Amino acid sequence: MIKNQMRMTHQRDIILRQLRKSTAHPTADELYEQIKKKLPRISLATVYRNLEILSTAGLIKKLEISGRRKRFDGELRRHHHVYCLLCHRVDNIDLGQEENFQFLPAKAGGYRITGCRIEFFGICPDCKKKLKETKKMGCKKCGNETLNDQQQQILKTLAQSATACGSKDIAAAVKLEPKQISSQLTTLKKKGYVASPVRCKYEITEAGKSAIA
Amino acid sequence: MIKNQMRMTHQRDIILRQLRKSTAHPTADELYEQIKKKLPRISLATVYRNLEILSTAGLIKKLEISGRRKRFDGELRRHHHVYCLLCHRVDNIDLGQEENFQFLPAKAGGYRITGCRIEFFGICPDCKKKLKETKKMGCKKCGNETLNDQQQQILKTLAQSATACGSKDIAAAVKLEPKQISSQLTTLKKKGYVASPVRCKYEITEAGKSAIA
DNA sequence: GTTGACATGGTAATAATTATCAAATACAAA
DNA sequence: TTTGTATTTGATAATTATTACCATGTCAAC
Repeated sequence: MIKNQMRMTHQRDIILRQLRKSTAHPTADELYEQIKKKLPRISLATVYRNLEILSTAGLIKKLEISGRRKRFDGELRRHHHVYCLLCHRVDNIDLGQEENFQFLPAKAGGYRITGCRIEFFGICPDCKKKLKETKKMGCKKCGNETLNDQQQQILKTLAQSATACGSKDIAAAVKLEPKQISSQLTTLKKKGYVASPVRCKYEITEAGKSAIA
Repeated sequence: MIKNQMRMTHQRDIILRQLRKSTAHPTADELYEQIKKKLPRISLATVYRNLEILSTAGLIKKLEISGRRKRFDGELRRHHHVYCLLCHRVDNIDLGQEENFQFLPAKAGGYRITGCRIEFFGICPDCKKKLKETKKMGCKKCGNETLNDQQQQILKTLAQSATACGSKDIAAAVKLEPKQISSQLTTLKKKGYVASPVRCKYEITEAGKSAIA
């Protein structure tokens, strides 16, 4: 809508193009990782700043989707989203015949309503597949002792490290959300497979080594 | 649903009761402020921890509402929300005849859908009123130079302070969101009414003093 | 009474985002 | 084309919201 007083710098242009290219609704950080390939010297702050400016200017949309991270969308036409409860990806969704249905509340409690968001959540195809595989693998008797993919990856990473690792170090090697890593580390610690010699630092135990042997 | 292995401690009980008492969908921090009046020694960590445990146990609901802060709800029956874009409050909303309408997408893109959330947004009654008052006050000619309520409050606070203040100091005196305070400080700085001698510290200028005189 | 699992308070750590500032850049006017 | 200046950038510090950690406390079962 309003493009006043906004210079179209090279960085800003690349960010806009990259966002329009896919329907993946990336976070600022994800977009930064993609754009670094083309502009290795770009700063994360520049990505954040421009996403804010572009959305204020109405050239992109800021999504207020489940989860604590902001996501952005290059598609301006009205549409809605599905959110995967397991891997946190966000996809577009087709509402079919309801698409043009103007949804309005009976009583708005005095609010001036300016918009409405319909958001579905569930489990995406990839995570469905992974769940199935996990079920296949786990035997019924020792199910609780079986390590999942993520846990095995983390243990293998720790096994290769000479010193105790922070969750950031592990995140660099294992492509997972930091939060998931922490949660898995806690589980592994309870099972006795990793130890935490210092706060927020983790290392593999002998039991852990034998678990991935 | 599952209350296994959860002790109903005094703190936990108070948190649950306090949450069930209102329909204000408080954040952990807001709830902490309320509960401190009854249990002055309670820790913020305890509030966070118990909200997590209570929602896992199914005794309360964690809301994934617009905004970066988690909100909690003591009402377990299915209902939807309105979110004020200006003051960020969240209220319940009545969907009327659509209440029992099971909303399902035509194509779920392979997702297994487990739920759907309908969220309205707009401007709450209080903010509508404030907007009206602001419009009344501002004269058309000098509109840009008029300071709004928030800005005046902030300037008065700074005028009373002997040293440069951080936004936290101001937040303690002026009951506003820290984000709004920073934003207003930036505006005030641009207008020359406040100066920033050190990063993140602000003090009133001579121009600022005359503006509130 | 002792034991052990769960809880608490206080605080450090973390993740995501925003603010700050010197240096670089875009762009309009000369 | 040059120049002046407001905007923008990259680097980094700060901030906010939340979670992790740990020593200490509580309570129920043996």
